[in-house]
Order: sequence, then C-alpha cells, then structure tokens
Amino acid sequence: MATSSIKEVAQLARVSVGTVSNVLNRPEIVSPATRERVFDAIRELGFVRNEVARSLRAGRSRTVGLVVLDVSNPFFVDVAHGAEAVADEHDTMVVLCNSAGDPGRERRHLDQLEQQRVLGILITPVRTDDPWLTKIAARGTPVVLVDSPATGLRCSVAVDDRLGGRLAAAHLLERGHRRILFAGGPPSVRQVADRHAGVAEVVAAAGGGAELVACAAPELTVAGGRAIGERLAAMPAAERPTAACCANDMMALGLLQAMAAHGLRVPDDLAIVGYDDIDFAAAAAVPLSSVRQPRELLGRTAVDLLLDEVADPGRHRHRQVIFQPDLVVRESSAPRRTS
Amino acid sequence: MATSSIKEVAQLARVSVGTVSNVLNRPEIVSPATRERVFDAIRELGFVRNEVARSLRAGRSRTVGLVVLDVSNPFFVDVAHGAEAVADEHDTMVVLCNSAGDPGRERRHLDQLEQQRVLGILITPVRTDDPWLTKIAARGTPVVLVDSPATGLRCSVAVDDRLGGRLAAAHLLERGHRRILFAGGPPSVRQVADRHAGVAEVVAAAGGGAELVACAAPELTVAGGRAIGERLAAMPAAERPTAACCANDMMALGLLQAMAAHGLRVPDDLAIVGYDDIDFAAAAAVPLSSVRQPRELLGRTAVDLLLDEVADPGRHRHRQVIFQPDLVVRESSAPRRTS
DNA sequence: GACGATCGTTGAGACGATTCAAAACCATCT
DNA sequence: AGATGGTTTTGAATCGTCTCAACGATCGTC
Repeated sequence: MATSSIKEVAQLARVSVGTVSNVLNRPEIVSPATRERVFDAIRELGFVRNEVARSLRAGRSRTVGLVVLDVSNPFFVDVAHGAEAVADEHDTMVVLCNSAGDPGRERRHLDQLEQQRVLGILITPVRTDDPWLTKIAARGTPVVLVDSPATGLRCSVAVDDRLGGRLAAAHLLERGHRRILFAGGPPSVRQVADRHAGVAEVVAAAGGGAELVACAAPELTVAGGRAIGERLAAMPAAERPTAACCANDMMALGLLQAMAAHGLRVPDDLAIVGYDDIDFAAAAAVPLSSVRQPRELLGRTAVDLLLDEVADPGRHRHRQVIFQPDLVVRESSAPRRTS
Repeated sequence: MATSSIKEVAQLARVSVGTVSNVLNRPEIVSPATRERVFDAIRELGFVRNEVARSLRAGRSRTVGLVVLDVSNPFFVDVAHGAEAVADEHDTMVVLCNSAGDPGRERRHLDQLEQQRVLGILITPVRTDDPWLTKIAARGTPVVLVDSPATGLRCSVAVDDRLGGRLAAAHLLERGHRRILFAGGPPSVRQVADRHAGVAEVVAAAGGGAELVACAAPELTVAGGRAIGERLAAMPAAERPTAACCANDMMALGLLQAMAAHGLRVPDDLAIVGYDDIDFAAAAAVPLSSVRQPRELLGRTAVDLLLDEVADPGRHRHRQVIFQPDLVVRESSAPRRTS
C-alpha cells in the first residue's frame, strides 16, 4: 500500500540501489541473472518509479506546459493533440492549461509551471509580448509562442493571419460580393486584428464599389457570432452585406445559426467564410467554407522547437516559423443562385 | 539564468537555509528584519520555489490528475472547470488528460500520473471497473470515478442516466409523440446504455401504440449524429419517427444539421431532445431541448471527495454521489403545429 | 547574578533516484 | 602465482526543500 522505493527493491533482490537503477535505465549492462532478480522484486513489490525524485535529480521534469486561450475551442484541442504526439515520441508529458483569456489565470498557470521546473512552456498569450514571459525565459525555462509571432528573442510558430484574411476576402469578391462584413472580436486579440487587416487590404484594392463593414463581438464564441447575426438580420435587406468573413469558426457557426433562426438562407442571402476549419465547420448544417490552419502541425512544430532548445541551448537559434493558411471552399460560400 | 536555490538566497541574506524555508512557509515566526532581508534576496535573485523538491520531501505532489474521455466535448471541459475551481482553493493543480476513449492512451496517462505521485486521480474510465484502477488505488493513489458509479470500493460522482432517459422520453410522449428514436452510440459506453434503458422503460410503460426505434452510431460525435440523420431522412415519412432522444448533445447537433440539410423541419418533422445541455445546445440553430447535468458540480464534488480521502485516509468513508438530471425544454421539442 | 522562559535561528538529516569512480569478480595467459 | 583485461556491482555524493531538536540571545524575576 505505501508505495515502495528503489531501496526496498534492492533489498529484496539482494543488490545495491545502484544496480536497481541500472536495471531501470541501462538494463544491457546488468547481467541477465541479476536483471531477472531485480525485475522479480519490482513485480512482487508493485514498485512504481518516482518521477518526482527523478526530476529533482535531473534538475528538470519531463513535462512541457501548454497554455491556451480556450480549451473549448477545438482549434486548441487540435494544437494540443499535435504537441502531444511529438512529446510522446520524446517520452515527455504535455500538461494542458487553460487561461480562458484571463491574464490572472494565465499568470497563475505560468507560475505553477515554472515552479514545477517544466522543460519549457508553449503559450498562446493573452497579451502579446508580456514582459513576464521574458523573465521566465531569462530564468531558464524556454518559452515558445504558439499561434503568435515572436521577435528574435524566442521561438514561435504562427500562421499568416493577414494572408488568411486576404484569401477569404478575395474568394468572396471573386464570387461577386461587393458588400462584405468582417465579423470580428476584441481587436486586442492580434489574430483578429491581422485577419481583419488582410480582409480590408483586399477589399480596398478591389474597387468596383467593394466595401467592408466591420462588426465586433465581445467574445470569439458561438454566442458572439449569434449576436452579430441578430444585428444583421435586423438590417433592411438592401443594406445588408451579402457575405461575411468571420474571425473564427465558432463565430461563423453562431452567425449561421442566427441566419437560420431568422429564415435567411446561406449562402443565398449571406455567404459565410469561417476561420480555423475546425471539424465542426465541415459538419455544420450548411458546411462552412473556412480558412484552414495546420492546427496539429502548429503543436508539433512548437514542441520540436522547444525540445531543440532544451537539447542544446548553446547551439540553438531561435526561429519564427510561419505557416501559410489555405482556403477550403464549401457550401456556405457557393455561387449565388439569385440575381 | 540558472535558477537559484534556497541555498543561494540564504547566502545572500546571510541566514541559514532553514530560515529561508521558514520565511517561505511560516513567515510569522521569523523576525521582521530577517524576513525583509530574505525577501530582498529572493527578489534580487529572482528565486522561484522548486516544487519538485517540495513534492519529493512531502512524498506527494500538489496535483490531481483528471482523465476524461474527450476533451473536445464541452461537457468534460465544464467538469474540468468545476474541478479546477475547488482545487484552486486548496492550492492544488489539475492536470487534464485526454484518453480519447482509447484504453492504451488511458493506461499511459494513468502510469504517468502514478509516477508523478499525484494526490489522486479523477477519471471517467473507458471501461467501467478496470482492475488496473484498483491496483493503483491499492498502491496508494486514491481514485475517484467521474460520471460513472462505483461500487463501495471507491468514491464516485455520477448522474442518474436512467432517470435522464426517462425524463426525455416522458416529455416526448407527453407531447404526443408515439414513434420515438433513440439515437445512441457504442452500447459498451455505460452512459449510453443507461440512457437508452431509461427511455425504453418509459416508452414500454406508455402503451397507446408507443414504440421505440433504436439506432446506434459508432461514435458519440456530431458526425455520428449526422450519420443517423441521413438514415432518418432516407426513410419514407410515414415510417419515420417523429421524435428523437439523443445519447448526447453532440449527436443531437449532428442530427439537427442533417435534418436542416434535407429540408426537414425541427421540431415539426422531428422533435429532438439532447443530453448534457452543453452551451452549444442552447445556441443551436434550433435551440435544443436537453437533459441537463450538473457538469461543474460533478467536477467540484469529485475533487472534494478526493481531497477528503487524502486529508485523512483513516477516517474517510468512500461515497457514491448521484445527482439528478433535469430536463430543459426549448424549441427543438416545442408542441407540434401540424395535425 | 543566577535561573528560566521566550523568541529566533541554526544545521543536520531525510525524501528517492541517478551517476560515476572505485572495488570486486572472473577468466585467461605467462 | 601473478599479471592482464574485461565485465559487474557497489556506495557515496548529489539534486532543493522541509522539519525538528538543539542552540543562543534577550529579558524579566527573585
């Protein structure tokens, strides 16, 4: 019942603790007979390695922290999945922490992770370039920004959000839409600002009477999208935009639901393009066109960068990886049957 | 850069390590002057407590593991949220692990948590009564089952799924439906089996030509619900059930989407009742009626039970807490306008 | 000025695993 | 018998923190 230690295993197997440790870590240098005796003892005692002691001795734990903005957003779940896959290969654990967009929660998680002496921290920060992150890194815990570009001081993986915005807008313009809505969220969120900028850029360059209407919800959630949808439905049809770029898929889903609730058809009355291409997007009542991000790859690459830094901090060069998004066209922005 | 230890702090503050430890843990027994000197040293060195060493010394880490079936299901996110709230109050961390319904992944997570010497493990197991859980508990890591009733051997928190099924079915019968579908998933999942049983019980007792049709998807996901919806849409209208109870809200959403895609109206052509009452349910295109579970409370209670056991394993008595679900009626099962 | 009592501070073990230089063992050959 | 070389095994030191018995001041009291 009380968990047994290496010492008790040694006693039972009549060897020294050093030998037990060798059996555990380099079994090949231990003679087969001894090895077997030790394994028997381990089995008999139900010995479970104490990772805490290992970590103390090693000076670091075999764990990386991943702090995300919203665990309920499937986008981050997928990022986490990718991170876990790579971490697994390196016998490392990922602990998922949810800041929920709250700087206080984020800070508490960071403190805990630092105290746990994690290998490193992957984070989508609430505020870009929080000086606290620099302090943490300076104290020896590498930090990699996820879905957020860094300056040369550290590693980061991100997706070109401006390009994503351009892709979405260009697609809608090409489909003949002239009055386009950007359904955004808090402009303090960099991802939103960049996507908006991309859309604006293309619309401005289009000419031919193309114009952009912006509308922001307080949160990047389904509810936020619904709220914007309500406002849209209340507009006279003539003034209403004919297409919408959404800051993310959750909002796009909300918008879609609001349209359905008011008897407006998608894409006929309103074409919609989401962002993230979460699995829900393809499965929506009207399958959503969306800007796809390499979600798992983001996670995988983040861990790669982190482990590279950990393996040899001397040789390591900070890199800022930027991926290209691409557009997945589905029914929600199909060519307009009307007019 | 190299993180500094209590020893260096002591040196800089010209006190013993014991005193630094006292400042950290019982500041009131240290004289104000010394205390200040130590705090200054801590600040100057950017000292960060080493939780690993603390855990080793204490014999356990201030962490509980929470292993869930599916992080992308908002139900579990909410459970985790509740757990975290209580854990926070006790200066404890929750690490969220996703088994994704895979026994192998579950097992790996359990091993890791045990090696980390967590305070205890909260788990929604893939298979009920996995003997491995008993072994873990016997070795000294308390286990609490979540959303799954236990026998007297350990604590558990769960919701009466049979009752939930009865509530959903009774509601639909009361609305005049006679041909009712149960949209389920893998019958090996206890929650599904119980909900099904509850529905079946009430339908059987109803008489008046009430009948139950069962249809199972391979997964309790949106896609699973869609698949069932496709089959439904393909049926001649006369044979089609007029109402559906779903094993969870994800499936209900999928079903709803499939209906919309085929031009069938909810609730007129098909009334739908979901299960879990996740936030998406209320925000769906047609707001979903659903059986509500006290999600956060499940998490809160699980941690309470766990910490009670940890605090005094001697006095602790295992308890099996069962909550009552209740039905939330929304548009998706509104009275039928037709006939 | 001796004796306690009180209050702060100290320092020596733990905790459990890893590491590594040194010791022990064994077989073989001179 | 002794030297040689190779393989196994050992045991002490270490990681950073906490705990607790013991120690030293300081003060009041008689």
